[in-house]
Amino acid sequence: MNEIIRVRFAPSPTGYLHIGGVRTALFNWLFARHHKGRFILRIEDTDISRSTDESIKQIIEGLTWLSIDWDEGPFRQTERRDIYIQHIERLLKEGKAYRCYCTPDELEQKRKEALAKGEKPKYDGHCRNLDTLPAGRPWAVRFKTSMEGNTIVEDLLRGKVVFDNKELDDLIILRSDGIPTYNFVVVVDDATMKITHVIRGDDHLSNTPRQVQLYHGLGYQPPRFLHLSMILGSDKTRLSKRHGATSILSYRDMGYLPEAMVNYLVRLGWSYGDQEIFSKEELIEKFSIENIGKSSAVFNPEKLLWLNSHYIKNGDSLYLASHLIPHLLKEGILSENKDSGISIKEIAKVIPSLQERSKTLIEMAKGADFFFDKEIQYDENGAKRFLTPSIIPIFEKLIDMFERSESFDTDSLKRIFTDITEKEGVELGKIAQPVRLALTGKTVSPGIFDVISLLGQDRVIERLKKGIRYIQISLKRDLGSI
RNA sequence: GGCCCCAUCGUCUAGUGGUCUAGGACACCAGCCUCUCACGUUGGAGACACGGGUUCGACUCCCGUUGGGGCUACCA
Repeated sequence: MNEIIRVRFAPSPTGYLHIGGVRTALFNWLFARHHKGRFILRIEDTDISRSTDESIKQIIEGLTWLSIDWDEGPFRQTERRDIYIQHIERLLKEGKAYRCYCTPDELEQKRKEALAKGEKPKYDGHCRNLDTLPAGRPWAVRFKTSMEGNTIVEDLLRGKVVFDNKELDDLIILRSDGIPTYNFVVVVDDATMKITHVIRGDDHLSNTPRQVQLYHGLGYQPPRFLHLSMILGSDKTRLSKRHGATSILSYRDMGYLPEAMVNYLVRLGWSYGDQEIFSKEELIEKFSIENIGKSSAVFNPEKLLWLNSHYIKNGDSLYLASHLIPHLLKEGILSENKDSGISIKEIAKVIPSLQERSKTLIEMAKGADFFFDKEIQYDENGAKRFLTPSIIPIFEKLIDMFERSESFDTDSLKRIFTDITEKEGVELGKIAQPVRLALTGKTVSPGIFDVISLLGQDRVIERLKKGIRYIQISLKRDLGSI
């Protein structure tokens, strides 16, 4: 094969960009990159009433977030109207299409009747051979479909799929408002954009015979088709809002890393032996149509979460910090104006302590709050349990040792703690939990030596002293209330 | 309803007629590790939808049933 492979992703901007669409985009993109072909982005906005600019913005933002880049486009079908009209006029002139004067109401009426009689609702060809054209009535254009014989769709995944042309009818290619319809524009676009492989969702398979007939009517060679099975929700129905977040950007906002999303999505319908983790470079190298599965897949958020935690665990600190910042801001842990002095390097420094205990960036942001907060709030139950008078001597001893300690690395901190536990004859846990509470306000945090070391001498001593004051104050209050 | 597609653990999947007492991953359960939470680690439970063929032999091939999905618009 030395032809240049050209594929496209052609979403309609009628809602958010969802998981299924992204998977289709990803497969097209990988196919193009693997074969050093071209990946084209085309916005299918012929449904003017439902298409929105906001949706187009989201599509672009979503693909960009995932680093799925395109070589041509984004093209918008509404900007290509002249091309479609030329094609329609040609079909009209060649007698391969005709004007249809039936109104939507009449059609709806006929459909209902057919359904009531238990028949297949098909256009009856009323206007196909009109002798006199009614004047002054609005008209649409229909394609003269061949209703004899079969149309065979050669699908790269499923092999030959045979459709009986009796099932087809004359489809509308130009609406009465002058806007061409999807099944027509998709053919004209794919043909004129020289698309070699149409990789799209399974939901388009049934429309493919109509499109194949259009290719032939227009005198174009059809591309090769590959219909991907759909992604379903946990109840095996079509993925929708009912299944929680389906917009790709909402996963970004929930603290997912783009590489986790890509890795998760690619394994929905594609596999490479037993391998689960793939870098983008590896995917481009290894992706092939042979390893695409035929059955539909159920979207499983747990596995996505696992992959996310994997990429968080293994990510570079600075890289993670750059993705973490928006969440620190959103969670109110950092504020744009107040904390502008904090550098990304400072943020990156605390990340290793959080990597293996964060499944999402939001978790990581929340777990990092005590590094940045000036005043920490004590967890109520934790304080009750661990900030008790008996710990005061230990805190005092620690403060003393910290003040005298020259180095503050985890090794010397460990020595200080071992020293105390041995002298006092207590387990580390008895000391670590109260210290953790005093330093982080929480009962759960990174390793205590990491916390101390990261916080630094001054803040540690200050927070321990604050802990002691807190114990003394609540002691007085308790005595007072007796 | 008609037409089309699909069918291996709960989920994603490996498997292309014998190597399958069916492999991996997520989730789940138990043990170990341990300063909390995690990570890690060891082990466990868990599937070829059903019925007919074809074949010396079917998870693998064919047919049917069942189940799921899609299409059936002047939506895409």
